Amino acid sequence: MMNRVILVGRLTKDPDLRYTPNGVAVASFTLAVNRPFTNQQGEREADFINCVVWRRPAENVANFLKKGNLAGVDGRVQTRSYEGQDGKRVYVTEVLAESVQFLEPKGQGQGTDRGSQQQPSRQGGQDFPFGNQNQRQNQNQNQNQGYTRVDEDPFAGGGQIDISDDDLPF
Amino acid sequence: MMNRVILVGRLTKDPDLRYTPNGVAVASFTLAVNRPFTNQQGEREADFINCVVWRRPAENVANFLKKGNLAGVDGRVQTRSYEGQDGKRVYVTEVLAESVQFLEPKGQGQGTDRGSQQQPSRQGGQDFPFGNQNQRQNQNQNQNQGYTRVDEDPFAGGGQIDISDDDLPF
Amino acid sequence: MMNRVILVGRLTKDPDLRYTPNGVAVASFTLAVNRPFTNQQGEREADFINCVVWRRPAENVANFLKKGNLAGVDGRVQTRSYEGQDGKRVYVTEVLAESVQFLEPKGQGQGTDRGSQQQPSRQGGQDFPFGNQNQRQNQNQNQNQGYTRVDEDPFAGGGQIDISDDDLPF
Amino acid sequence: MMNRVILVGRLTKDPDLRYTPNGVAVASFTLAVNRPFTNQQGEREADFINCVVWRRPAENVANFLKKGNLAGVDGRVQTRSYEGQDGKRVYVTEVLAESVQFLEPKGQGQGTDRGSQQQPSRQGGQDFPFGNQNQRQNQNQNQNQGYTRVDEDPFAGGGQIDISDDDLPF
DNA sequence: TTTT
DNA sequence: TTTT
Repeated sequence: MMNRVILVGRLTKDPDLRYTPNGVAVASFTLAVNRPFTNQQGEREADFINCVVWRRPAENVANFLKKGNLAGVDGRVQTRSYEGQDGKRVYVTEVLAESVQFLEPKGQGQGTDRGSQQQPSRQGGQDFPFGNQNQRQNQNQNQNQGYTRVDEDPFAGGGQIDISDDDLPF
Repeated sequence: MMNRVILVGRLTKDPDLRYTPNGVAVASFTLAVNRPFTNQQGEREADFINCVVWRRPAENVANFLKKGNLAGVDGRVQTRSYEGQDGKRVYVTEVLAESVQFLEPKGQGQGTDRGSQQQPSRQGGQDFPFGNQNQRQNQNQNQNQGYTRVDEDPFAGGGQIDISDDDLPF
Repeated sequence: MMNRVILVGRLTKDPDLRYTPNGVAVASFTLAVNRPFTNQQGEREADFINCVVWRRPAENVANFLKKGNLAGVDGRVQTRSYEGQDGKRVYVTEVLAESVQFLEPKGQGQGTDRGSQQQPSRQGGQDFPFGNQNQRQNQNQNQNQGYTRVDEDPFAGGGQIDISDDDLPF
Repeated sequence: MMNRVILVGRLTKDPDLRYTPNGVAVASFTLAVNRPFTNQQGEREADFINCVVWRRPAENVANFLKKGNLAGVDGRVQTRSYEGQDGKRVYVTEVLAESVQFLEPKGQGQGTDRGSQQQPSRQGGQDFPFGNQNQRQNQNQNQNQGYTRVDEDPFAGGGQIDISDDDLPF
């Protein structure tokens, strides 16, 4: 059983950061990835791929990626389902990002080249691009007082209870 | 812009083979890929990932893969949308398989280890596991008299015009 | 910066398990991966790709994979260099396996389908295929009394100090 | 059998473009890919991964990528061997790039975002970023009068007959 | 609507 | 509901 996805594309919007009831950060965003060929009308199309990222990388994504930025994702394809507004089951296929790379050049915007890894190095390796990460985490704790609960589909918009702590991938 | 997916999992059903109005083969199947971790209830879950494959590999898949067989897919994540039965747009994320590997051991069932590539080798390399491929192609032409037109979502079942020749990825 | 490799192939030999001076397990093995096309003589060739895996998955690999077994690797390409026997620098490119999948069917040999992950699930998820893992780890501790030090190229055979604890990737 | 590599990194030098005796273009270059973790001294290391690309994308690489440029590679791990200068066999592991993405922003340098694909689209899709590709190919034919023969290791420098037409992957 |  |  193997499941690996790698994407490089541009954010269609600013990422959406939320918190589960337990205060765990989840960011969702859509990557527009241009196809390597043209269609029968000679136009270059794109795939619009929904991505989800959890915990600290979620906050990095929210802080450093903006609409139009080039980003890379290394992750897994994930499927889940939830009760739609009309009572029927909605099936979702999306990419669970395990790491997100910021590919926007340093100068332009607040992008960074260092990216963001789900799992920091054993030696306490620092993947947050700059500043004091503990301090940031405290800030986030505080933010959590007023977090947005993740109780609807981060992509579908209007909906129902969707991502909860049970969707935590690890 | 990069877009690459690799999956190894088991078919949840026999593959579904159809032909476009122009006689191009499309097979669709779902791969159950077990997750590498257990959920909060200690259960091992799976992702059920819809895959599509075109042309000759589609026919190989239909001929050699059965429900429960282990298969590998190398392809791209693809999104498309179609008009749902209730008139609203349905968004689909699936894997476009560029090659499919048959990972079931030779003896058991009609599996093969050689797999199936979208693009044959320049030297006329033979990727169809055995027999005469031209003969097979003729057979398929004949089959086309009674093909199933691809005018509904190969996964959703009931629906509307969905995959057509316009969805041909190359 | 992204670096991802996925391989499915067969072990050319039984894996080689060693321990660093600090008692960390490293297994190395070579995967023969058949090419998807034939060469100009119409023969199907293979790539012989050296892989390294650390810690518990290394022990799983050593215990469950044998020459000829089909296995999948998800990892990174890694380069390193060491002083050759003739005093000149030898450059090595190999695959650092982050997870190894056992794709041999259950019955035949001692293979398992569950595979082996570098990073167990947060909930204490169990990736060792059967038996008591703590017990196993104790056994390994004991084995360490007589471990093979990793002080030569695990692939080249004859050589010099090569992998040490400094090569530990995380 | 599956074999897939995806890399994003920076060229350590300008690419090296050569032609086989039959006039087929081959470019080789090395990608420095920073590791996502720091070593035991707290330093961030990189892997230096040799890549080879054939035919038209080889020429695109040579024309549009320069030392320090960010590029993405989608390809396969390939091993080969050749007779070393001292008569012994040298084993090489490298990445055969099937497509190369130019990730340097448009303005800065002559980079392009469109990248370079080994296999153009069925509809005669245009992957060369601008200008007339047929004209370019004619130019290359002319260039071939004075091509550099590929008869030594494109990475090792000093050596022996190495890449020939026989190494053409498809 | 899910596989072993 | 899409990016450059």
